Amino acid sequence: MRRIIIAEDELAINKMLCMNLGLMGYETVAKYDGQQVIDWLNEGGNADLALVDVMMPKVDGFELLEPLSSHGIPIIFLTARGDLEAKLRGLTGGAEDYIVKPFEMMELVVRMEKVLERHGKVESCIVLGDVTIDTEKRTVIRNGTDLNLTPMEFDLLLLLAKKKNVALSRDRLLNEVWGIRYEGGTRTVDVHIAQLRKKTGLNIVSVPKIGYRLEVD
Amino acid sequence: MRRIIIAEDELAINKMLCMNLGLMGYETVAKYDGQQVIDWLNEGGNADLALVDVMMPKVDGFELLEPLSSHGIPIIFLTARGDLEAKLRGLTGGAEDYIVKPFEMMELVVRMEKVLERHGKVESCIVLGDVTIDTEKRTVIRNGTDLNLTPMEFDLLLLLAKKKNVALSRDRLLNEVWGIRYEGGTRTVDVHIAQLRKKTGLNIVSVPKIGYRLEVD
DNA sequence: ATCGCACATTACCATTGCATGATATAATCA
DNA sequence: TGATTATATCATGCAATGGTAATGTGCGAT
Repeated sequence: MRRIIIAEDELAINKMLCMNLGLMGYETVAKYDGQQVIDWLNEGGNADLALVDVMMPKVDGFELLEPLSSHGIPIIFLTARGDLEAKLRGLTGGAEDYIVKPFEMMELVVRMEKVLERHGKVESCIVLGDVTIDTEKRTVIRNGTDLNLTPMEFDLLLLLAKKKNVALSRDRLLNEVWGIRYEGGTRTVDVHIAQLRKKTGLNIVSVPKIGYRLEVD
Repeated sequence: MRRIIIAEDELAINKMLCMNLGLMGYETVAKYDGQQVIDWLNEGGNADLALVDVMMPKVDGFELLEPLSSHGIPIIFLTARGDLEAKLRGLTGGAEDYIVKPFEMMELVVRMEKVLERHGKVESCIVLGDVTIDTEKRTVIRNGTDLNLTPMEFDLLLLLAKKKNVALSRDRLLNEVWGIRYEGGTRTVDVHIAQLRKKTGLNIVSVPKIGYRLEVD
């Protein structure tokens, strides 16, 4: 889950942002002036992205450019309509983007996703105890060594991991991993599950008459 | 000097853009509808950035997303005020940015510079261990000597390098480097990968059933 | 025309992945 | 408990896959 810090002094807008982003699966941290952001950074606060109002009491948005950037947190500025100077100063100063108030929520989200993507903050690893699945590299690591899963094994594990602690029927597994309607017996799944158990040591529990479930935590 | 292609059917705006950008040291190519852009691409036209009006006769701006992207040309859309749908569709479809008409020239330039910077059209070296890729000179150096990669080898390595440590499928490679559809029977990619391995000594790992991954660090 | 180069395609081989069959073990229920 | 079914494990052969060398093709320069 991505954490977003919101620096905005207008209570209504701040609340609105928190609520909407919360609903969309982001974790939000609300701050109401620049000083609060600085303090929060000094206390070890961290985030994947900052939404920063330019006009704020005490410490304004521009003064957050440097501290946020040095913590590796990309910034999207919220500016008033027509404030060209603010846009220019923000963009040349290192902000990733800006958006003009009032803005559409959907547009903000699209821009946020773009920025997060650029900064490689999109989650590409699934961690299951001492086993880590890297979905980008398509590798599975345990104790620092590559488990060398075969393509089927990898896809199968990935599906189980995405739906961890949920029982998945053999048919479902066959459909999603093997793709099309698969005529062969469902025993094929069993064999691959056995391989996964041996290679990963994960607790893949069999659910009688149904299929399998990857048990974690 | 960076070349900008301008796709805009309103003659006045097109001229204004060409003139202003020309004064600021960009080389400009003016086109007045989407079809002209397609033709120009097919004739081998190239640019560092495209400014594209969404609303154009014959072929509209959205239809230029794919052809321009596959040529590695980033896009900034010019949209009418308040056309949210256009903004969203453009951004999610791969455009780098958009700007709302009427816009300030200075703001446009700042955004253009950001996009150019992101795309490494300014700074131009990618370092992978003892191998250095110079994207401007289109050369690859190891131990001070030029490896003399062929154009295709260079493009392939560049893509792998931009997405290092990410598994790239064969069809993706074919699409982005060759610009063609994967027909399933071709092993062209494999041959070029073999050449790259031999010439560069880089750790290009094969990801079974998927494609390849350039492993670095 | 000839040569050289970039690139595509093909063929061959070693290797690996995987479906299947046989058999063993565990679970379930009369 | 024994009968029956479901699951686990092992073993095997075929097919798919990727590496690589050889061959074919188009093109521009000499």
